[in-house]
Amino acid sequence: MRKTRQREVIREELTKLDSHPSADELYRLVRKRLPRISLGTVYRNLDVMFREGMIQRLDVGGSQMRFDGDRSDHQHIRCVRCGRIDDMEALPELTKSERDAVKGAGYRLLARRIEFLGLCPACVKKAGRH
Amino acid sequence: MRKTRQREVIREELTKLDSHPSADELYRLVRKRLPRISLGTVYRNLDVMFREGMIQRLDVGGSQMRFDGDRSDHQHIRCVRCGRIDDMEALPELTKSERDAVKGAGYRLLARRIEFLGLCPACVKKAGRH
DNA sequence: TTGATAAAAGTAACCATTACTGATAATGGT
DNA sequence: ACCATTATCAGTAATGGTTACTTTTATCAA
Ligand SMILES: [Mn+2]
Ligand SMILES: [Mn+2]
Ligand SMILES: [Zn+2]
Ligand SMILES: [Zn+2]
Repeated sequence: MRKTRQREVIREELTKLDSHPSADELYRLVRKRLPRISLGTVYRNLDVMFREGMIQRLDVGGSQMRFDGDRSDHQHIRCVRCGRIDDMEALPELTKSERDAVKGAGYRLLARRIEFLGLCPACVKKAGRH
Repeated sequence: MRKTRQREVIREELTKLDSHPSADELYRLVRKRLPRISLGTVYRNLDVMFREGMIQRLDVGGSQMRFDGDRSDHQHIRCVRCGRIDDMEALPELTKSERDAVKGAGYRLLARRIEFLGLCPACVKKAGRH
């Protein structure tokens, strides 16, 4: 994997963020520094960095992928009103009933995806005063 | 909401299945009984039935929506190898650490999506003998 | 320095889904 | 039963995120 300016800037901008941008959001940011970069380059590099384990690709609800420069194992909570995604540190344990259900289905469990859904602080405030 | 033959057959075929078909999979099945039905009709009716709470629409990983005639609240386990989706009865409880993390993020929790990932029995067998 | 080639920009294609456009048919009132 | 209303239909075009292709550029080991 060669070292290119484009990939460098894409990664810098992603890890700088604590939000979880989509490819086009990141594209808009990166273009401020590299105005001639193409959207395809952003997609290609996000893909290759994901495959190399350098970043996370989040397949949350909706049509767009989200990307996360934080490689640690953590969960996310998504605001159903504005789409914002925040980190959550809870590390849920596999309960006995879950293990039994997996075994009952005859599956070999590999992972468990948990996504919390709710209203972010800003949207709670807006919803509060009807 | 009018009663149409198309909607009737779509619902019948969906509830008949214990799998979790995508729109086009269902389209192929329905076409055996209604050869002139269009894919758009399948999409439209799945959407309207979902909005009316008659069926479930599953936004699992991947690009396609899945549909579920079983309206009960239950979880799913997806085979990462062949894409098969099965039901799971486990009803996971919200742990204290999860509640704390939600509160820490300032969110009002509305729901929690859990998806189990693994290898289905058939794929376990195949993977077992390399 | 240079040759091989990974990766770039630009553009077209892909694919699930949604929207649009007349035609058809379900339904409620006469 | 007939009709008027209009939800729904079949067929087709458009949408939007993503991927693939083609030609050019630039990285880097030799
Ligand atoms: Mn994160
Ligand atoms: Mn199910
Ligand atoms: Zn919000
Ligand atoms: Zn499988």
